Amino acid sequence: MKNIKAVLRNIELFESLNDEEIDKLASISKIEHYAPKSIVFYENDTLSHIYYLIEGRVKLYKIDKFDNEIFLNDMKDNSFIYLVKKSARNEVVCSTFYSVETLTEAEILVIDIEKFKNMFLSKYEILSGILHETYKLLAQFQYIINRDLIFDGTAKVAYMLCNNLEEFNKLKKNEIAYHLHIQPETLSRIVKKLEKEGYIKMENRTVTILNRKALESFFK
Amino acid sequence: MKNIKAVLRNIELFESLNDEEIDKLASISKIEHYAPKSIVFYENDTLSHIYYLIEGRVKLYKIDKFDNEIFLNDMKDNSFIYLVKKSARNEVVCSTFYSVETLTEAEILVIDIEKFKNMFLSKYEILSGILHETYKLLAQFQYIINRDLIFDGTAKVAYMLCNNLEEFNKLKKNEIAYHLHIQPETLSRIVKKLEKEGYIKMENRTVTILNRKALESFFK
DNA sequence: TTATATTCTTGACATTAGTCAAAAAAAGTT
DNA sequence: AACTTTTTTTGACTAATGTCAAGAATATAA
Repeated sequence: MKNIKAVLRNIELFESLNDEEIDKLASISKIEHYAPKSIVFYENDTLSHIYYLIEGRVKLYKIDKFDNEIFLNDMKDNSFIYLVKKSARNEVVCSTFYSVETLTEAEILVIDIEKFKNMFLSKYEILSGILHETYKLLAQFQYIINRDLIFDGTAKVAYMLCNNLEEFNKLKKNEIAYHLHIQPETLSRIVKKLEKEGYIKMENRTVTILNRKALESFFK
Repeated sequence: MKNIKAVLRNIELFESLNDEEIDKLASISKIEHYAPKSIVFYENDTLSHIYYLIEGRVKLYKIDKFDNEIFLNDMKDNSFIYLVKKSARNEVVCSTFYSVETLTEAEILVIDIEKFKNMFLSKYEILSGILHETYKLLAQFQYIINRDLIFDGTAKVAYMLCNNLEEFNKLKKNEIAYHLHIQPETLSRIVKKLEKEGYIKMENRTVTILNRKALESFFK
């Protein structure tokens, strides 16, 4: 069992806190253990805790109109999975926008939101850190909007090939499809088309880019 | 011509600033005038200024894969159109995610981002206000993701009927379609279907809901 | 090495919503 | 009221991608 204060001292957001403050924070926090593939929370759940992933990996996702998962983000250790909303004025309920499921065994730190707000939200460094985390989430949402509204299937695949070829060659096809929010069948057809038209080459399960410029034109 | 200091004093985000600070802020700000339907900036533009809408109305949008506009948000006077990103560490370039176009004549306050950051970002109240604005944007993006990835056409229309019937009956059909990011033809067909199946009733261009529960089940 | 399980590909087909053009309806103007 | 313009609806068609089922390829285990 990890020492909770040691864990807290290790979190960047809390590095400005002194010993006494860490003690107070520890008193409103606890560590939870999760098995692989277990649900941490579902979208629309009302959360009364901050969630911080100490160890392990989780995925963030939503459910779309076809009941498929929309992949939002994988997170590895040392990430905030759910952080406080500094409730502007009257906003009371904090319901999440996404579901979180563990991919591996995971240790998660949970902190009581209300008490955290009262104790620490008046500190500049904490607020600044929260803003920083909020920007990360914002960037993620922007990525989703780009991926699913701006890009069509071919653009999604071309984008991944150009920007993440290594990952493309490493992951299973159905994992890639999941990340791009398309079906494996669609991915297979797009890859086939790109190969036939001479943009890429497949050699024993490994893709090489033949014409990067042309490939980029699918999404630029 | 509006007095710039009076304008600044009127902005909630700056209410914590004293006279001297307002003077400093005024020295890095200016007021710009826009005709209706003029572009304030395009998505992916690199912006070196904060934009605040003093008077008028603007729309925020992106362009989707069919070259249609994705409606993000209408804004009326006294709103930040583009606010500083507190660049975490090394992040240098601030490129926007959306385009902004005026709907009416507009007066817009612009503030030099770099100087603003240096002068005011260390103040708690300013940071807090920025966080608040960032949450608003986040909520807007969440709405887009729901609207376009979670809802199908029928769900979009049902949602608007249930939550904004007044607006539905007031706006032109092609304006509604624009807000829902569907084509007017599609809207027309969905409304016809909902009427035929007994969810709603149309009487001289005005919709009445006949079965709210059933209508809600399209998006719940 | 053979058997079994898993992953990937292919074909056939369905569904949703977009496009275009024309007709119909409504609103605005003289 | 008659004419013009704008908005809305309808029909025919298209495109993208999803679904399902079966077969092929690959990986894993005995």
